[in-house]
Amino acid sequence: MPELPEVETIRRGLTTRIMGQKIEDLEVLCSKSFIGDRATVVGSAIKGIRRFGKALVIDLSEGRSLMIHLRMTGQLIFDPTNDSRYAAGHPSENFLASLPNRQTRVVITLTNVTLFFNDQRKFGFIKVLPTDTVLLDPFIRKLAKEPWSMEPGEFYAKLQKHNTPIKAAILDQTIIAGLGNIYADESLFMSRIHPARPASSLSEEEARELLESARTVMTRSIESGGSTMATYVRADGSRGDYLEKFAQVFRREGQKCPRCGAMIEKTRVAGRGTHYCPVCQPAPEGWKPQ
DNA sequence: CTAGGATCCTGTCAGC
DNA sequence: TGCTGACAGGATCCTA
Repeated sequence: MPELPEVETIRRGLTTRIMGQKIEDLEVLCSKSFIGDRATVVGSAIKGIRRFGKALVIDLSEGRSLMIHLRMTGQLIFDPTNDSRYAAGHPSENFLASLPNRQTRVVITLTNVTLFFNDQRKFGFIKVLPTDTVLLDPFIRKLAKEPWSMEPGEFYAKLQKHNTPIKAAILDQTIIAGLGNIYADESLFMSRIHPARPASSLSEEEARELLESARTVMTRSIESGGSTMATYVRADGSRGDYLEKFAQVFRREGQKCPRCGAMIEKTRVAGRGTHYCPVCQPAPEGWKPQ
């Protein structure tokens, strides 16, 4: 579920808290959630934390790395008994009340803190990789540039090649990296583009605006510490607040469009729940809501 | 090669 | 209350 801003928020939180610490133990509670041999990383020290789109890579001593992808419902949470900020401010939802809990898949005991990998749906994973092969991992190898490093002309050229709905195109991590369902809807709303428009139908100007919108919504989100969902918490357990502060259409169906006052609608595009303003984002010819 | 749908899995919620 | 189906902030696999 976390998209680029959430993963970046976690990366920053982890960097200040676990750099240099040693993995004293690593317990796998769900075999599906951990790929590789745990014994090859126990005893290693944490040397760096990188992010590739929505994937996190923790580089260790002894030439190994842990690649983490949270997918829909993954979380990385600090042990509240060892982290003062967590104990002080975390919300009292059940899923945070006690750790480990039913959804805890991997427990990593570090020198000064315990890190829990929780994941309700088990789509996420932690994978051991030799550090020198991280860039060869299929997901990372195919990943496109992130919005800040992609040129508008390059983005436009890519969109020209696809007839899929623009929403499907920007969710495709090999076209542009980092957007998920929230930021896709928000970016399309900001640039007034209907999510069902064929990607190839966007003008060069529209592609430029969409790229700019993606940068804007995700930058804002990172600055506010990621977004809030029932299953998402920051690295220290506190909550992000993007949705309350900034989301204009996501999960706001039936409410007024903040730009024109029309009723925001929810439909299905590319198999995903999709929120948009039917007035600000005119539908393509012949399109009907599902 | 592209495009769309099914699929992995658990949990929640709306509707009967 | 109990059941059932839809759906969920992701990505891959399979099919046509």
